[in-house]
Amino acid sequence: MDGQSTRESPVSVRVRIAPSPTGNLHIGTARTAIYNYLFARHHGGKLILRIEDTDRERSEARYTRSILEGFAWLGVEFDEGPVYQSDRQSRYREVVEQLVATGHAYHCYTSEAELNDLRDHQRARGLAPRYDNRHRDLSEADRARFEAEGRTPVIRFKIEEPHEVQWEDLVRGALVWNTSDLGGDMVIARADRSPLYNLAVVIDDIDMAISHVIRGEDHIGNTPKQILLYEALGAAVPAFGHVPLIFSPEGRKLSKREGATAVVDFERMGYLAEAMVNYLALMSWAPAEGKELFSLDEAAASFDIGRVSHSPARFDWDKLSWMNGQYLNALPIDELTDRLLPFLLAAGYEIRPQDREWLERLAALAGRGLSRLSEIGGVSRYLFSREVSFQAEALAILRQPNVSAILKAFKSAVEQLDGQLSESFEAQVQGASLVLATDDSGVEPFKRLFHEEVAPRAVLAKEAPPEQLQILQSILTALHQKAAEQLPQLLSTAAKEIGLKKGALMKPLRCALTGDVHGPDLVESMILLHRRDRLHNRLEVALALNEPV
RNA sequence: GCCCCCAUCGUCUAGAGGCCUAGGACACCUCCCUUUCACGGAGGCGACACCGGUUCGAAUCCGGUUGGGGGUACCA
Repeated sequence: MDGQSTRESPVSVRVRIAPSPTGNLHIGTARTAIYNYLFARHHGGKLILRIEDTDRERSEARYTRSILEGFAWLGVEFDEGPVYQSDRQSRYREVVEQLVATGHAYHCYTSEAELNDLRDHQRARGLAPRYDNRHRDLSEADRARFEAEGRTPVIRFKIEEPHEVQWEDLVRGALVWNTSDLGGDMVIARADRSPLYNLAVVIDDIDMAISHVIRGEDHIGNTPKQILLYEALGAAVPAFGHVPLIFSPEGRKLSKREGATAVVDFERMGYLAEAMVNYLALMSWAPAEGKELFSLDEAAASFDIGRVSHSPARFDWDKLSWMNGQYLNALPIDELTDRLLPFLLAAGYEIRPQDREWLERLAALAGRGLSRLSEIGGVSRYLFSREVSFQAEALAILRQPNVSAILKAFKSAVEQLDGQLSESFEAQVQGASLVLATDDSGVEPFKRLFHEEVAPRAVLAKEAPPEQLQILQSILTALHQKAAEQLPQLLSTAAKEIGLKKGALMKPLRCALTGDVHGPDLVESMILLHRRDRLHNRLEVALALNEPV
């Protein structure tokens, strides 16, 4: 309960996160890392990354990379490391020899078959499976005999029992473990002298001067074994804190079967790192102030490991999405645009460098109110696609008899506007004596520039003086602005012409222009569509739909 | 089987004996805002697993039951 107050010691805080590279960075590992990070920052200590790659069968370099990238994306920074266990083999061997020399460990020749046999018998009698320490006090003669048989020994660490091991857990309070429940003398090194997990961890934590071991609840049972090892090695025992696990929405252990469990999966799905770390931290911990939305820095200021929950939290997609939406909406437009860009590209949309301003408008229009970045592809499809795909509901509306007049009125208003813009463009080009390129495509410069959004440079002749580019650009900007101002007016103009209220035009126009009855703001959508020359064509298509068959 | 951990609305949690008629957030429902959707705003629904102690008084302390989870390796 009072883990924080009783544990404040003058030693400098050094914590670590020690993933094994047998898969992509798991969100459970990420969450533990976040708590370590917050703890370190709160106490002005250091966070160290250690890669536990002693299991050579399952460890892969690409996973190490993925873990590093995952942490970098989340914003969990390390002060030291990564330290690789695979680089420390000789050190482990040295300690194994030391443990044998000091009588804390011994050679065990028991074969796998003998062990299985032993455990089968124990299980049959309803006993806990355990090693019976049969080779703890082997005579030289016995050893020689086993060696002659060709047996290669593992190293076992002596566990005295009965005896109570206790520690004040940083999150759970006082915990006691009887050594009789530890399964007998434990193997600390394989026949080839490579260390097993519990030994390697302890040696590393001692050598790295780790002061607080904060890890998942699944390690509670390892703690007494490790404390015994610390004592045998004459090292100071660090403080331990066991944080709860993350469960799937169904309340089971979060496994790969549940779908997304790796940090990269969430990145691909369009969650923001800020939202991810916030949500992960909040799953089993809440600041005393009760605040729910916070950055890692803010959390570090008030983090208290004693306030970490004792029970596992279920992963809640709804809450994550809500939180992601909160962060998404708080993003400045240019940053939102940057983050949306990869997802727009992933959706297969053509994006050119000169589209930046248009994209920022798109981000402001359709990027707000999303809960995931990846949704942008779907909600903005109508702005990119050449053809609109009509929803049944939209189709039904477009087939109503009165919409023809609406579409026609709006179409002619747009045509009028285009005429004005074009004229204005011609006049300004002449006025500024711009030297335009000879038109090989047959498309007039205004249209290429305004509707096709080609780079202004492409419209100017090669021999045009360089300052003309700027002039052309400012002409273009002014035209864009004028169009953006005029388009909303067009709605009223068209409405007046056919004697309807402006609101009555909205739904049919939305259906014609977007193919859907719902969607982002229609007026702004019109501006974006107009720039890409999608207005005319869509109105014509919709009109054709309205014709009686 | 054995050992250990855990237990407040559907979910995440606040709560460290009277402040609790149990607070907040997500989700859900209603209404408002609005050309639609979303956002936003205002409400609503909704929990102390059970049983027994301790106490003047228990969501809070103790014991048991039940339920969930973890561990039980020459994996980490």
